Amino acid sequence: MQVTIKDVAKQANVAPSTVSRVIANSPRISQKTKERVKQAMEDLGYYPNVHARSLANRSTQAIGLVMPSAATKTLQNPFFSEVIRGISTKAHQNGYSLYMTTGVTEDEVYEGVISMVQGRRVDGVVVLYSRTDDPVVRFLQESKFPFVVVGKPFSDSSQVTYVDTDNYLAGREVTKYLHELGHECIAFVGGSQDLAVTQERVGGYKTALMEAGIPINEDYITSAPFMTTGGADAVKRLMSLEHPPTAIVVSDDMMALGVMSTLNEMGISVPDEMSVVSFNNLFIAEFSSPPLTSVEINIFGLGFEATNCLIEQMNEETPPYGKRVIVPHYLVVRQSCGGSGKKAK
Amino acid sequence: MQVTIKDVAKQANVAPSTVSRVIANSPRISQKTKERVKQAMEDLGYYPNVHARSLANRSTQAIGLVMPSAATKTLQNPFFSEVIRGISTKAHQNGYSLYMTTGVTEDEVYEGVISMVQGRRVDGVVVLYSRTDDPVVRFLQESKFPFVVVGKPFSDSSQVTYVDTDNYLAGREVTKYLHELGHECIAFVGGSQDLAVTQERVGGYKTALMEAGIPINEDYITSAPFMTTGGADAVKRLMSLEHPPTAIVVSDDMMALGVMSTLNEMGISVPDEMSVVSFNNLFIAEFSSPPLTSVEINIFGLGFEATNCLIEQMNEETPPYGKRVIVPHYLVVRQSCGGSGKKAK
DNA sequence: AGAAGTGATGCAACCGTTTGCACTAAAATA
DNA sequence: TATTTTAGTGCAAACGGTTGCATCACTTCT
Repeated sequence: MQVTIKDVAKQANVAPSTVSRVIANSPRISQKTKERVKQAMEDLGYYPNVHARSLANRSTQAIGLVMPSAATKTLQNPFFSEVIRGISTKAHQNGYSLYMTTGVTEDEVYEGVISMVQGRRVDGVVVLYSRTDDPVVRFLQESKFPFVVVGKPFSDSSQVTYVDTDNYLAGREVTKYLHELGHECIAFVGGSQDLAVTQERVGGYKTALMEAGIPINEDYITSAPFMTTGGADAVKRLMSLEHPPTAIVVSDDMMALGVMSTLNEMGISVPDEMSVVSFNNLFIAEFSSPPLTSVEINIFGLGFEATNCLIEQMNEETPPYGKRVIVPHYLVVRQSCGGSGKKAK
Repeated sequence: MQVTIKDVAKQANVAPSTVSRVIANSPRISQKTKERVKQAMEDLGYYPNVHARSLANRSTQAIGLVMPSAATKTLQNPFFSEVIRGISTKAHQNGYSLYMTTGVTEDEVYEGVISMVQGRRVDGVVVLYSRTDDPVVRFLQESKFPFVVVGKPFSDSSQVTYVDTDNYLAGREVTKYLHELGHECIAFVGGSQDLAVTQERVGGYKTALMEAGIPINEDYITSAPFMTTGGADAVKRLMSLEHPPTAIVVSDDMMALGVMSTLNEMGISVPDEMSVVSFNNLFIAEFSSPPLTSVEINIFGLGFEATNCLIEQMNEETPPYGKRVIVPHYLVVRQSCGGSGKKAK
């Protein structure tokens, strides 16, 4: 059977409570005893039973991760590996470990979160997506459980702690960048409309156009769930317009790959005949042909900061306040954007 | 405070033990009582405390995931999202949840696994990489803890349960495929040498060459840790040979992207001047330019099957036996392989 | 010398479940 | 009718820790 605290106590000739205090490094135990107990732990290969500890403590040293439902193939986006890497780095630094529930449907995910929270399996939760009026977020809020959202939560964002990129600004900047290269006919290809990120980026895009005095052409704005067609439909539709665009802002690198692949099929050369700029700067951006100009949003940092906020929140007994962290971004210029689009005018 | 089993018991006018038996759906409780207790649970919003349960039970309903250390950027490979999706699907189906430890260094990972296992935090472990003489695997083996490896564990593979692709066969098949297209000068670009998968694939590659009566040219066989240069070095070296190859077998789609990008920079056209075939068939394979011919290895299935084996193993009290599951693969032909390399002869 | 203070440790209750066993009342048997 | 079964519940002891409080052996002060 397992080595328990009692075995250690016996071995070191002390009471179990003393061993417990040694583990907690209580100042009330003399140095000598500490040494002796530690030696005993070593000798017996003792590891504390986490469940017993959590039970007595009312604290698990674990953070829950809520992923989007596995049904949407969103999960395949390397974005997630990278946020998780950020989360796990910070978590590990502070002695927390990670706990995941997943589910195929949204209901399953929701149930998973509930039993994770109510079952006291975790001390706090990181929500890895942000959707309009999400039941998970609502539940967490109502039960006053510590949680942080990566990305901007839609409803009541003032009450929710979240870390995000300034997607509005980023959208505006890339559009401005294209305009400065000489483009006037700039299209936007985004992901699912009910994701906050899409709406923000498209918002920035529109603002930049307005600032440049370019009228907004709704035909230029498309959105499609990725992974089904990879944006192929969007591209085909854009190119069949009377005045096809000369540049495209794509909401995600993965999607940009699909877009470029479709353009390639159609015999349209990037960057000569079409400029493409996108977001996230996944490592594939560097290795695509041509390498993608993309906005580095520091996904790792997003996860890291989120966890940081969460840990802060868990350690305060004040009710969760709506903190907001914006992680800086910058444009990484590669070779997917062409000089001037003027000729297309 | 939390709603406990005692509260439910009081509400339903029964003893806590009865409630517990209702949860476990014991046949010893009358239908009437069950109804009443269930109603009480509902009314109070009761969720069992997982830690108390695990403590009494000696079973957590959780599976541990061991990832490669975060230091190696391996994690960024979408491979992992996909295995995890497979694992979590199967796990969820059987009421298990997932638990992750990670660490930056290998030692941290090792420590994480130990405290996960010794601390009884999980019932079993899935190891998501396979390396020569890995301390984690050795530890799990020695402590007779249920575990499964995704990929072929190196040492003592007869004693270890694992699920894998037949990488040897796959390597042989793709090489044969290239040869049948007319290529004679076929190079191999692999990942880190101490990964089993690299060795197997290169083994198959060599066999196929021998079968075709083509002498093995060691200059054609290169390996480089990905992510540093993305295989750029390897390509440059190959192309500077006296007789550069006309086709390349690349050990991974990610790397193939890097290879193609470098070729593109060098002005070498794929598939016209160089054929590229790779493994894993990640979804980016479809969206690269040109779309990659790649071996579909069913990564999801790998994770799913691994979890299946693990759950089997956990439910038997027989000591873990070395079961071996091979998940079938097949070649997905796209547009990265050119007709005949004969002209290069 | 006796009182008060101090530092180190032990005792025992508690955290929320599970489960072997004892118990009761009703049904079946002799 | 007395006795054995049987079905349905409850009691209480684990599971392996934590922690408030009591205890005890010394110092230190008056």
